[in-house]
Amino acid sequence: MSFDNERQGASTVNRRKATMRDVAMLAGVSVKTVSRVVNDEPNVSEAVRAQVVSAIDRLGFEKNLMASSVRRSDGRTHSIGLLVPDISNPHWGRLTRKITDLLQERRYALLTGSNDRDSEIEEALLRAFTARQVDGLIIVPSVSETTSRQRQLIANIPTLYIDGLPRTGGADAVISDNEGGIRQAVEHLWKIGHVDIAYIGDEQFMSSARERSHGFREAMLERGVIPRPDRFILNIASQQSAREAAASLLGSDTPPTAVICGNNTAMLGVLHEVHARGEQDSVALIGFDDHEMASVVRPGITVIAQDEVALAQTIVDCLLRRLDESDSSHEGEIVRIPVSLICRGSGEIPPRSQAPL
Amino acid sequence: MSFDNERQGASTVNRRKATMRDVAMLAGVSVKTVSRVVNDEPNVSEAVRAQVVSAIDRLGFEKNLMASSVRRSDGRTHSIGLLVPDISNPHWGRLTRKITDLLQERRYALLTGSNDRDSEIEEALLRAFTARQVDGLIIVPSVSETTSRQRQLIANIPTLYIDGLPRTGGADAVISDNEGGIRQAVEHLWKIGHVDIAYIGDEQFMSSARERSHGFREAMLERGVIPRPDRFILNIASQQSAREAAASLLGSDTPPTAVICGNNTAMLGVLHEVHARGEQDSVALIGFDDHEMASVVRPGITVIAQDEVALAQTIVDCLLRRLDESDSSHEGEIVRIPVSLICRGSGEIPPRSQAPL
DNA sequence: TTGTACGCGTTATCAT
DNA sequence: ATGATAACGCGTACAA
Repeated sequence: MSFDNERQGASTVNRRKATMRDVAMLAGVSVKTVSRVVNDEPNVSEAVRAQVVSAIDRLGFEKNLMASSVRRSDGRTHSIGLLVPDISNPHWGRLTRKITDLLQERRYALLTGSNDRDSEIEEALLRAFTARQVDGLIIVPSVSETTSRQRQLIANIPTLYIDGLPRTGGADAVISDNEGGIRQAVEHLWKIGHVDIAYIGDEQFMSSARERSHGFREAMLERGVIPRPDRFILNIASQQSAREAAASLLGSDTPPTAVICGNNTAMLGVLHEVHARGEQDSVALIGFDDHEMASVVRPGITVIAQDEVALAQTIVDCLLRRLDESDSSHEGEIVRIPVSLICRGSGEIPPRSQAPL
Repeated sequence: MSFDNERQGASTVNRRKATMRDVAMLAGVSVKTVSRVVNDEPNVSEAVRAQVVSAIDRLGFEKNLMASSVRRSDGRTHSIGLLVPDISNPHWGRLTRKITDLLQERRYALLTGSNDRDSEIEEALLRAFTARQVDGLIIVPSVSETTSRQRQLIANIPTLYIDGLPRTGGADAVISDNEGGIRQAVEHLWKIGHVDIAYIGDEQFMSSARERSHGFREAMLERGVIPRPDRFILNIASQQSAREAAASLLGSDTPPTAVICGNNTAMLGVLHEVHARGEQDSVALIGFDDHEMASVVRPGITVIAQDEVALAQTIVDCLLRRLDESDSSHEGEIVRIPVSLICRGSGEIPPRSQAPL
């Protein structure tokens, strides 16, 4: 016959996590006292505190934040949900990195997801976040909140919108100066003689894309140019379609002398086509969002760069400030972060001398 | 005078989240029955189920996964922690994206963090994950588990190592065929006549970096070449230092005819220097890890590409399989994922014809 | 098939 | 300053 209970628990295996009760027993105090020490509450004598701290160390105790959340009156988990279009896009990757780091300093953990501009994926992710009781949300509103369902999901959660305007009133938003950036780009090209400038922009359901295309249109109109439809290409969502748009532009009898791209994906598509045609030194190009390789290619790529450090800092500040507020009678605040033009060559190519008719 | 209590609660604001109790009351059943419906347990009549589902819908009820975790015998939260060196590095960004998507399909949420190869940050992140009761961990072991403290932290959590060998026995790992990849690169260059090949590799405390540099050394030795120290540059951790190493290589009297880079950061640094010197068509270059712009620059960059789709799929499969196992008497399993050489031009540049002395 | 009683690890309340 | 007790929202065990 064999022993019904094999020797277990003798080694370090199978040792369940220590709880406040374990700590309390070892330290010879009540659970509440342990709780006080763990949460840095007052009214604990130094002697007892030391005793408890020692027990915590010996047992390797760690507070179960989930149990804490269940009991707390505010239900806080010290977790934040971050929802971006695509974390593998360099811009969102860098921003995510900076936001995580800043939140980590304040002991917040980050739940992340990419919605891929798909409403169903987005709803599933929001559901995953809310079911885990996140304290706050950072959302890029692409297709979000089109349904009342989604609005209801996050109704009671402090939400900060980034890169786009909230559809709901009363919410905060941190957004780059999209219109100003494109205006800078147009002005930059205009100064060196470009008149026939094309714009390739993203899907217009995103407010950031609308602001950028609007900036282009306005800047051109102010200079007396009414952008022709074939110079104002919108709703380009992939690198491939951007490349096709560029091919059509550059392959025409009267190609534009400069192209402005509304995001980094479009820029890559256009760049690909420009280099394939060997026209990298004859057509001016300005992209939106910086890129690791922007200074490696020849010529270097001139871009309108978002200030990712300022964005991340502002995003975290705004969200945490909102979390600290008890009242929700707060007016939605929209913070604009300036962008900057980084000149590397591709945007400084002069227009081809136009032979008079 | 104004009303002390403004109208509130009349609209959707201020309505706390519905609990199972609320659902139970509305449906006229017990809490346990609601629990059964929510968790798809058997033994609920269709009529009652429909009644409960309707109540859930009306109240917008969502299960509190944290409370669930506290009560469950296995403590599961359906959350996974992912720890990579730097999520803003394109390789890790893409891998994170794919892992998130696959886990999301199985209703798992992902907590993410970048350790930046810093042991303290890593410990803080592990602490953040374990305090939130993650069911499993996916870790890139750079400096991890150097302390017994860290080992203890994750002692009872199913952990899958990626990109590097676990220091602990019994753990699973999913790793690219690093050595084979570099061997392929050497063979590729050798075939077109390169003999003087340099290697620029990452910090050697990472097993993946060691495997790559080992692959280079062995492949060269097998071909009768003992790599000179100035052709075998290791512990390059930044783009800048990679560029400096390249400058030193290419600026010498007898520059190598080909360079292999051990990761994409080093590749960017080398590429920068090569293009700045205008030698992009005279020195062969092969990178490790693919890059968005690898096909945009001229010549296109030949790379040893990791199979990120297979990696992500295998990682998720392995981890979930391990989570499903009740016993922990499992031998550590190491899965190798093949890599592939993608030829785009830079790796197909022949050696400069060497003038005989 | 359905419900009751209890407990998870923690915090809130009120006592001492 | 410290502790006893209840409660959070839910799952488990078992009774009905």
